[in-house]
Amino acid sequence: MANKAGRSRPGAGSRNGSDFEHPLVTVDLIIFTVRDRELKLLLIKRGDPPFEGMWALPGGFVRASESLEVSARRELEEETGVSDIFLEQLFTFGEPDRDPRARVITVAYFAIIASDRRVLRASADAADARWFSVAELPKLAFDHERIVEYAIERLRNKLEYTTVGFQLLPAEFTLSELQHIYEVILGKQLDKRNFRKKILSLDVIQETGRTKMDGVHRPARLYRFSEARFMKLRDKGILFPF
Amino acid sequence: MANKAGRSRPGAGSRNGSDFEHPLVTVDLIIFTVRDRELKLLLIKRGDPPFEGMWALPGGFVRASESLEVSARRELEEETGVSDIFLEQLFTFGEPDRDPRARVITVAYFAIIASDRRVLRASADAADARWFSVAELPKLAFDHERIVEYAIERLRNKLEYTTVGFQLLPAEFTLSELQHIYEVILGKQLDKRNFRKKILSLDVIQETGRTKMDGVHRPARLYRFSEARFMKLRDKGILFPF
DNA sequence: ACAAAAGTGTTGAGAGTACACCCATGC
DNA sequence: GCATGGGTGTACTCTCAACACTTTTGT
Repeated sequence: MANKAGRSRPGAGSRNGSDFEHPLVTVDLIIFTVRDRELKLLLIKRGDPPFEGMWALPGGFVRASESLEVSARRELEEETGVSDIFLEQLFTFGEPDRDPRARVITVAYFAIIASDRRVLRASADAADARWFSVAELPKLAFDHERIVEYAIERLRNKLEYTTVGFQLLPAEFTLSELQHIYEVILGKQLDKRNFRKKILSLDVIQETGRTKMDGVHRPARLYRFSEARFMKLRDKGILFPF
Repeated sequence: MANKAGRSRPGAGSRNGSDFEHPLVTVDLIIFTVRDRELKLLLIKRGDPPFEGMWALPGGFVRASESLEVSARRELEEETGVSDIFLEQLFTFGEPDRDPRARVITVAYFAIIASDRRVLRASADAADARWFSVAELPKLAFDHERIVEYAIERLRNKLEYTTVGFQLLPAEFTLSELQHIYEVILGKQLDKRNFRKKILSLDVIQETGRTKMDGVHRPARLYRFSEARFMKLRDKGILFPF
């Protein structure tokens, strides 16, 4: 009841009885990954009217004992089986009519799953959960299209001033792989020399000494994220993806 | 009930009955202004236990018919009498124990009031609503200190890549006044020549032709915000304060 | 030898930063 | 005439953008 009594002066508005009944509160998840050189997100097929058969964002109710983030992590784990990944609150959507059945306020979170992670555990059978390329999304239930749009915008912005891009890759990766992540999300080509120069100047990755034999061409050096160096940057206020 | 049915597979968790009862949902407001060369925000004194006599952020319940932003604007209007100002969603706080009396999830909004606006309408008598300098805040109720901390951080960030700073000033202002806003919020001194060069190069303000006779020294030129020019920048993706 | 991706430097333009003096006014 | 804040320019550094060829491997 934050701020209730301090503000409950009679006459300040019509606040009698049922006008501020308790709404339902959910968390919805925008779970991004990159596969087949495309930015994808996870959708589930709804089984209930009025959106039966439509695709929607995964999510669920916030339980009485859970913080919002804990609730989001639990849903994430239930959907994908992964839990130790990047997750950030995106925005809270609360138009009164966004769900035709009841007043539902939803706190949207966006998550990022590395491309080598195997997800979609047994509990989510293939029929009702699928990765969709953001370039070819189906019609979505509720106001989920708007939520997705906003999530993609945020992801693009964060890419430029944080290291979220690294979250989409395996622990060891090549610079070309990293560049492809950036190109896929930003939707444009980047200059290879400039990209490498910039990333290396950030001093957040280090060579592993190993290479990736990818087939028929020159093997690429493998790098890994350097936490120690990253912390330095964070203190300087440059990057803060966690 | 967004995402409920799609996710309500039995066995996905213990979701029986009262574990996800409806929480209460409020909006809380961080209302910034600059007065006496200091960044200030509006607090109200609570009249009810368990925080009786403590200062807290203004706010109140979201009504059944209101969107979150409408709700925030209504509270803002009730507190200050102003309505046509910058307002933006900040973050949603939902720790289960943030209010000792009940589960309350609060959507925080931050607002910016120009320094020449007269606020605090009659309904809020001086005894229970006051501006506090962010440098000397009292202990706050609930988790409001954390909320305020986050709001200040966001304000600082936005100052650097948007034109929020202009929102704190009257419609006509001098470059020195604008610079003081930046210095107060960023907490550091800026070089006068560089500041003017940068602001003028953004091409978002224009001279009014008038000057401000401030007393005992050279009169300063008055500028005003140039919406047309601003829109150009917005299209280029540089500034987006609205 | 050739196909395919990896890897590598330089140059020019623009932005940011540091820095010191004259100007217009009221008293 | 002096105190007070208003107003102005230049030089250096650093970052960003444009741009093309050689290297290493598998076949």
